[in-house]
Amino acid sequence: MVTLAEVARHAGVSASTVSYVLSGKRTISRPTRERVERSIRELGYLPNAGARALASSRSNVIALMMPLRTDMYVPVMMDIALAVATTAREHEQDVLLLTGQEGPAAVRRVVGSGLADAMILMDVELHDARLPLLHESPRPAVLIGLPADTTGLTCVDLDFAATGRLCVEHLAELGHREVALVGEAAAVYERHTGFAERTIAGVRERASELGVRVLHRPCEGSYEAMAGTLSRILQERPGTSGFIVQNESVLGPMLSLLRQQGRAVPEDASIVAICPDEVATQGSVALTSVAIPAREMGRRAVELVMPKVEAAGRNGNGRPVPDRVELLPPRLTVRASTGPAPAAGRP
Amino acid sequence: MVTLAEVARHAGVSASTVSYVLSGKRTISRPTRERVERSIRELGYLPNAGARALASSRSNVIALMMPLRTDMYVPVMMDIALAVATTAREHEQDVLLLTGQEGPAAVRRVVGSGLADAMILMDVELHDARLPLLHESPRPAVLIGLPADTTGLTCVDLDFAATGRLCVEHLAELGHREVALVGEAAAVYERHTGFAERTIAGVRERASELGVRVLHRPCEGSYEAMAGTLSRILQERPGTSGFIVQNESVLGPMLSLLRQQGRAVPEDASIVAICPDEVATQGSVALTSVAIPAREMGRRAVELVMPKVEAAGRNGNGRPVPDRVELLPPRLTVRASTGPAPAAGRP
DNA sequence: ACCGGGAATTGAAGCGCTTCGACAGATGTA
DNA sequence: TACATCTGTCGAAGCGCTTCAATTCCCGGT
Repeated sequence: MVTLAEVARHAGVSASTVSYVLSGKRTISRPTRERVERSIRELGYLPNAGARALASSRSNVIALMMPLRTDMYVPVMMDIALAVATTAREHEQDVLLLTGQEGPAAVRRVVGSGLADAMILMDVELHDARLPLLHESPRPAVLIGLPADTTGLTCVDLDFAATGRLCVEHLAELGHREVALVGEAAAVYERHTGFAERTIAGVRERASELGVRVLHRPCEGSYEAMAGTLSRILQERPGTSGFIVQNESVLGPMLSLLRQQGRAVPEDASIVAICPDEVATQGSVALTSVAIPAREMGRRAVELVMPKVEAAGRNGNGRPVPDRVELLPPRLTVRASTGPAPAAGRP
Repeated sequence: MVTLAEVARHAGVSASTVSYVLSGKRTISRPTRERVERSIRELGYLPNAGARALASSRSNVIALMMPLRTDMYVPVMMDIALAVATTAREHEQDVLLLTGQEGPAAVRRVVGSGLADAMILMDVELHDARLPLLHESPRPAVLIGLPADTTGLTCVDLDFAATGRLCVEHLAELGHREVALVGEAAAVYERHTGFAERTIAGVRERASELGVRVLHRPCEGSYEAMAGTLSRILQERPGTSGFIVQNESVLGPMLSLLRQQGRAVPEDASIVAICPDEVATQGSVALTSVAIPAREMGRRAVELVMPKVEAAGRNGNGRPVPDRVELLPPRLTVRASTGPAPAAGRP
């Protein structure tokens, strides 16, 4: 492997000069800079990551902690991860992939060893076990998702409460008075994952303001589960004409089931999905939906964490970047799955 | 941050002794070892990754290069990635996430900078642009997927040719004489992704041996695309009674469509899917399928690469670990979507 | 002709760890 | 008793880079 010293010799300058050419932290005269750059190119020099990390106490790596479980939103997780990786590269950072498996220990390990300069955590629970460590940690972190208490934390997420409200509003405007929220798998609620609970809260809040009745039912991601959930909903509330579906994997089954039962979409039943746009448009009916801005979330997470890394990097003398919670506003796209409530459903 | 030297002082030994306790590369007497371990615990010492990498020229990081595109098998990719991460941790390694975005340059960068000790590449094309670099590279690599020429490469993949054969065999045994292969999106074939082409080859080969007629049609991942593909297949070959489906995202639409057209599964049409088991079991009909062993692939990739890393690490004096191509044998699980061919389809 | 000051460059001191050779002391061998 | 062997520990060199303080050089001002 070519080293800095070899480049310096080849270019006829000192090692520090090469270093400054690379980092741009000091002015280097044009001719010298060009000579050094030429040597770098000719020798195919690449700086050694370990040495750089040791000398500068910056690894230029961001750790991304993903959930190991795959009971929800797999494509969303994937999109977030890829967006994080892509955006990180735009900031000359690499991404270290951690799984939830190791839990808080992973945070400690990565932070303590200087393997990464910062962390991005996904799948945050309301009372996440990793939070105490983050508070003590000297390294910046950004959460994708919202815990119960966000003081001292920087977070990005879709505004799921607003999302819930928006869905209800849309249905209410169309005249629906009885709405069912088909939620995530029960396990998701049992873990107290914030987004699921915030969605319910938003739905309930706006519904009560608008005089809409709401029934919330969790639902596993299979055809049978959906069949059961649907029949139970309709049994309990036969007048239900609007559905808000948060578990993307039952959208297909749901459409099949409604069709089988002779309920036309949107004539007899309207559906608003909370899912990525690709999912909304690839079924037999293009679904009215609130998009989950996965890429945006991944991107913002990196963009929020970078200034903190840089502030911490200047031997801590850059004053700290303030924490903030960034809730992305939901956007509802009307497609073919929502329409006026059937006459029977009206007063 | 606590350093090795501080641990040494605290334990009343030299730095090298602490280092040897940590690595186990020299014998340390029991009392000394315990004293050091205690100091490590009490001080909460974590070795600095950069310093370690610099001194040992081992980063204990494996780079995983994922495709950026998401036009196929997203959950499979995700499972592979998570399995890689999990298995890597069992070997005390971390995983660096790279996207296909940067292409071959990423390989160069990571390998050249010593950021990672080894690479695992996913989504390998038949004539992958990254291969030449791998051949020159001093660092070991494992491919998940098969390029056209595997000399000097270590690869893991499902044996898709055997998978194709197995699907045909199963349908042929049930008496089906006309079979359609519903393939991946056209773009996948245009990229010359090995697995898709190998599946076709396997299907064709066994079909011709068994006197089964095969029609292969690519299919995008949407309901409309599936509708079009299905009607074209049935128009061209009205006698088609068996379907092999490789694009997992059209399985739902396909079942809906067949039902709509009054074709019962499996009475009128049999379906063999090539997809993860979770997908096969969560639709309205449990599908006979060949599983894509995503986790296994991720796990094996790590297990194949580790010995190479270790051999390379012993300052290259461990003799090189031989390359090998590991094709995982397909397993077909019979579920509810395949049955005897309808009478009309028989001689 | 002299000096102050900025611009460009360099030397040297680490960053925290691994590892090699050396060494003291205990143990075995003749 | 003298010598070779092991075992357990240590000192010091060095991995490749960053960065600070110091140095050189050149310029304009007086």
